[in-house]
Amino acid sequence: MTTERRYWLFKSEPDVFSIQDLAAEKGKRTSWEGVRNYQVRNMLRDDIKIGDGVLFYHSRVDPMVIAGTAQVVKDGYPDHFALDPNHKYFDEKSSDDNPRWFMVDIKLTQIFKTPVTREQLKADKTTAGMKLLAKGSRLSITPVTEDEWLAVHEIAGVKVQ
DNA sequence: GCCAACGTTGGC
DNA sequence: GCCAACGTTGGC
Repeated sequence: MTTERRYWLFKSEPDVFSIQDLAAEKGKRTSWEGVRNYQVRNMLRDDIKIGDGVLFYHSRVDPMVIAGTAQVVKDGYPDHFALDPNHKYFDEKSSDDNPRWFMVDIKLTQIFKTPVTREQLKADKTTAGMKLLAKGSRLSITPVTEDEWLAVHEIAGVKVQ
């Protein structure tokens, strides 16, 4: 079986969880819980695999940037926060037998010394086509092509890891 | 803070 | 199964 490495962009509001927060986590890794959108759920459950590359994007902040990269360290598994009645991510329609929501674990790869701004992404021929920039795109996770992945690193002035 | 673009919900 | 009302997301 051949496994092709894929690439994704994960959005996070830095007020809620920033790449610096990820760096401060034990082992610099975290679970990515709380996704409550079916399209994104399907990606988490079916498509996002160990070893995949993650662009860590800071949304709803000025400036909006790709702050660094991470990698997937655990494939999709049920989001158990949906089962806890006292948790803000609780969903009464999810159950042990039939989990409705999924999450993956990611681990920090690198924090860009110079984060790549949304403006830079728009200005670059390759990254201008990213799903992130598409009008009306609200998905908190979007697929990224290998070319886009490489271009982001080039703009950031760092080596791919 | 505004609001366009979505996604979800629920009455019919 | 339609669709109006409502809720959420996230760039601006």
